[in-house]
Amino acid sequence: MAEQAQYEELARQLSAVGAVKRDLGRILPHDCPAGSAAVLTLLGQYGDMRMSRLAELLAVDMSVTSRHVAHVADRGWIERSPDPADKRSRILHLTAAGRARLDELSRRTSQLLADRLSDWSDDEVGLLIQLMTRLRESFGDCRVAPQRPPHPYASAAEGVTDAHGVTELTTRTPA
Amino acid sequence: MAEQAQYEELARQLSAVGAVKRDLGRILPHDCPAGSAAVLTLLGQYGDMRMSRLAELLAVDMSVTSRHVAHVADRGWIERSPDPADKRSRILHLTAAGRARLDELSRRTSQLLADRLSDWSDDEVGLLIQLMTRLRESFGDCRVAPQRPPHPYASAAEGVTDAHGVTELTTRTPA
DNA sequence: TATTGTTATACTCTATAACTATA
DNA sequence: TATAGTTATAGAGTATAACAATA
Repeated sequence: MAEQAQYEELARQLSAVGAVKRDLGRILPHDCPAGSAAVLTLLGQYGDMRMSRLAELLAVDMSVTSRHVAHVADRGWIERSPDPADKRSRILHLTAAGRARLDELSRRTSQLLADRLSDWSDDEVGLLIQLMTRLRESFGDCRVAPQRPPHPYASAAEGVTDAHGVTELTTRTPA
Repeated sequence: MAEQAQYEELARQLSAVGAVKRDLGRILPHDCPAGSAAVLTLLGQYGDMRMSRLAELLAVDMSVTSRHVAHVADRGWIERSPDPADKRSRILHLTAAGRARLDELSRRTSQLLADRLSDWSDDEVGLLIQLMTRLRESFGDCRVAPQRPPHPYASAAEGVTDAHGVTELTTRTPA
């Protein structure tokens, strides 16, 4: 349990980290804004998934996800296939072009971070990653929730856990 | 020097921390969005300053700063006095109402963080703050640059260091 | 001429609400 | 009825460019 002053300081740091994010955003290709990059990154990391799952991973409303997905689909970076198990759903997966785009993004981002963080040790970077992961976990972010063995497009959901191994969370943003 | 995979993971964490920031944003009063809160917080932390200095601290373009400042000034939370040393400049300072607003913001934010981070130790929170501070420093954020003893509204600037003890940086966003 | 600050404009991201198609 | 996804609309944040006032 930390002190009040520490919480205020942490809030300031969270506000200020936006400047770092904007720096990273400035090196993105003009046709691939941050929202598109996030979609490609998550599909590359977790593999094919439905819209609702992606919305959970992005931690934004489904309507926002739909827009981002439409953008990358329009550019041929992903495909939206019908889900045979549920005709309302669509399965998203990276195309070869999308994979190439993602590789390019990763290259640019890593290069910038390698430049800016040249005096950081491997352990220091790892520690920051670990603490940020735990921070998101403490805020209930599903991206860091325990993952069950992947069963993509599994047959039936049981109880409160859906077919993709993720405890059901709303994809509509809380008021 | 860290590995490529670590940089990619750090980039993902930076992208994902937006969800935490949005959670914090949801508890702000309706008439005090995040931009206004940042202005109040920085004025509370650093004291009176000019627009250009605030733009540096916010790490956003001066035009953005101008809008945020106008918002909080319209609500009487800050005052903009003419700078006797430079008639182009304006000195910003918190009013009593602004101080009260800031106290309210701090209270709400700390309360949410205390709730979410109830199982974090003081040292863990401190470590995260420390690493995030260094991250911003590595990206050249002036907020974490060494501060010289405060000489508000000092007479003359010398060399490339301005009257407020901060090495001159552009307040126009880099292309 | 250069700098401080303001304003107009445009773009991205996000949320709410209404809608459809399906379950 | 409830859920998956789309679209329209609105609001916040930011950047660029043009501008006025002053240095």
